[in-house]
Amino acid sequence: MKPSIDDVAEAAGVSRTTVSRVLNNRGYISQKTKDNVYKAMKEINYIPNDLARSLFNKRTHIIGLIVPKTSNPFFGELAFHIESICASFGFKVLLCNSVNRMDKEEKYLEMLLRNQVDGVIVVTYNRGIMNYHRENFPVVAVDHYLSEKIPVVGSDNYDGGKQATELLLKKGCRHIIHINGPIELETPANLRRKAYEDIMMENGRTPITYEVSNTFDQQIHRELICKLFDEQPEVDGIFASDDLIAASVMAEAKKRNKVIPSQLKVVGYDGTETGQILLPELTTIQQPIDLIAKTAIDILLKEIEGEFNDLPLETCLPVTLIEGGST
Amino acid sequence: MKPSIDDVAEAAGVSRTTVSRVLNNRGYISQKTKDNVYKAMKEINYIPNDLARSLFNKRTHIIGLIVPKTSNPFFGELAFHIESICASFGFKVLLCNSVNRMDKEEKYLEMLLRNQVDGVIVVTYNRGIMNYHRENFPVVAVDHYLSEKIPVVGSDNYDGGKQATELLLKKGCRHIIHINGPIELETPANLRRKAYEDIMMENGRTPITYEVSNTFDQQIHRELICKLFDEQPEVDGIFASDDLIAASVMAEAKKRNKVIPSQLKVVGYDGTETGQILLPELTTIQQPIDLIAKTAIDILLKEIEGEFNDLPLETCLPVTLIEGGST
DNA sequence: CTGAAAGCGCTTACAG
DNA sequence: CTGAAAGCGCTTACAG
Repeated sequence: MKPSIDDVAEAAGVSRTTVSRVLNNRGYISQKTKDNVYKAMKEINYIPNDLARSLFNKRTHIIGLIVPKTSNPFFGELAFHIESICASFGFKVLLCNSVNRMDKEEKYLEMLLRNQVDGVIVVTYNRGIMNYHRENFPVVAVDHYLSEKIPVVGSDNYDGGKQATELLLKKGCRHIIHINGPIELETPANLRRKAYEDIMMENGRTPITYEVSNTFDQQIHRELICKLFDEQPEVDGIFASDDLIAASVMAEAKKRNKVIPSQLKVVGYDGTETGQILLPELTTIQQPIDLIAKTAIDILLKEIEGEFNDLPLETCLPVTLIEGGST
Repeated sequence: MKPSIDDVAEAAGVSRTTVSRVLNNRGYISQKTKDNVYKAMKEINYIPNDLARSLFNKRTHIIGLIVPKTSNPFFGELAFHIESICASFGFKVLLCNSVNRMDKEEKYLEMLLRNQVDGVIVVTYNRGIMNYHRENFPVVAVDHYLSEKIPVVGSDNYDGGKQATELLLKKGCRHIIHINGPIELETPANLRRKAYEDIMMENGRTPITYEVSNTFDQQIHRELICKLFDEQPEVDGIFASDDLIAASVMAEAKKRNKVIPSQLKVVGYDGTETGQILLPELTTIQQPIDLIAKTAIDILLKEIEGEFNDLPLETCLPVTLIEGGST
């Protein structure tokens, strides 16, 4: 059996209350007792049971993180930063990959509540998750509106879409097409599309957006891209709403012998570390993933401290245009 | 306050024992009582506290996962599969990013033990982690030897290295250089290097390996690659031990106006989904990440069930050569 | 078929 | 400065 606090108490010849005190460094204890207790803990190889502590304290110092999937470089990087920052605050992370499926999101959320997490950071596309939302349960959403009361942290999608579109225009593109996710999802990413449409109109062009599903099915993405090329023979600029799609666009363009950037210019979105290494030639709008993580955690920690007023309901972090050879 | 089992009992007019029974579906209970209890749970919006259950059961159904960082596509994908498969077995995952730092690995491991995880899957480069290892505590290592008793799951690194080297030879490369991690780390990945060296020798060539640190510092990788090109002007084939390094090699080659594949052929390693999408032209050795995850979990679950004998101490899963335009 | 009691491993008033 | 007692929210023998 694992040694318990009583075993330590016995070994040190004190009461379990005293052991608990030195463990938590609370109250007055003589140095001698302290030393004895520490020695006993070492000797019997004692490791405190955080389950029991949490049960009493009603604080687990665990947060739940729901992302679509960490294999996607954006979410993988976000998960990395969120976990790292949490660790620096003494918080732990229960990881959940929802694959954008609402049924999974709901199950995960219930699981997290059963495990008494102190809060949840959620990157999800489905509002259904709100069924479980309780008044004053700490939740922060990344890049997606969940409800009126849940703070959202994201980057300046409108500015990103604007910069991307303006760059393509500036570079002389005449037929610029946009690829984005389903518009029904109420995500700030819709602002990328909005910006694209606004800028196009301002410049007397007709905006055309192709919608890809959010199923992570590469085959479907490829088919959509083929359709785009087939239907839009004059296309000379594409602004894709993420780098993976942009990469697929570039691959398909190569197949069709369209030379990048002379015949076709491509701009992606996200600018992850991995994207920068694997596809440095792609021009992209970089999101400040570390800042998004930091901000989301700051807000979540405030909620956990019970501060539900004065929360910034929407935080918009700056994006950076990174020009590569694809434009 | 959150409703407890006693609140349910009161609402349903039964004892807390009975509520517990319907919750766990154990023992005989009349259908009528069951219905009453379920109704009461719905009414007061009851969510069982898994902390309390775990405290009693001495089982949390949580496993710890220590990876270097999920922002790396290989580990991000591994984390995704591990978490997904765990979820299908009713297990949850506490995520830890060690950034390959031994001090963090140790802290994380202690944290996991305090949280009473049922087991740990660890992808780490440091044997120090074994300081905390207790007899019969469930641990599985991925791709790295931790101790004689800890099962390791990985892919066939020797075969991967062999296939990569043989391909470059077959394609006519005369000066093939290998890039790998520090040899001190006792990882099965050393076998990639061993295979490269063996095949080179068999073919009367002199193997030359450049070692990169495992610090995730891109700048250091770039510098090493520059050094390689400077020192090895005749190089016409490079086998890199992961796809990110291979990508950096290709980028540097481009800068130096070395045409791929005619003047330089490059083979990477890992073959992640993300790599396939962002850099499909890279020839690579693909690891079966989903299978690695599945196998590691199978073994871990056996350990959790107390089966520590007859464990496969080393599992070697098959790799696949994926030929792209870089060779 | 159902309930009262003890206990999982902790912490914190309350006394002394 | 230290300890006995109660309790966090559950589950499981043990009785009936």
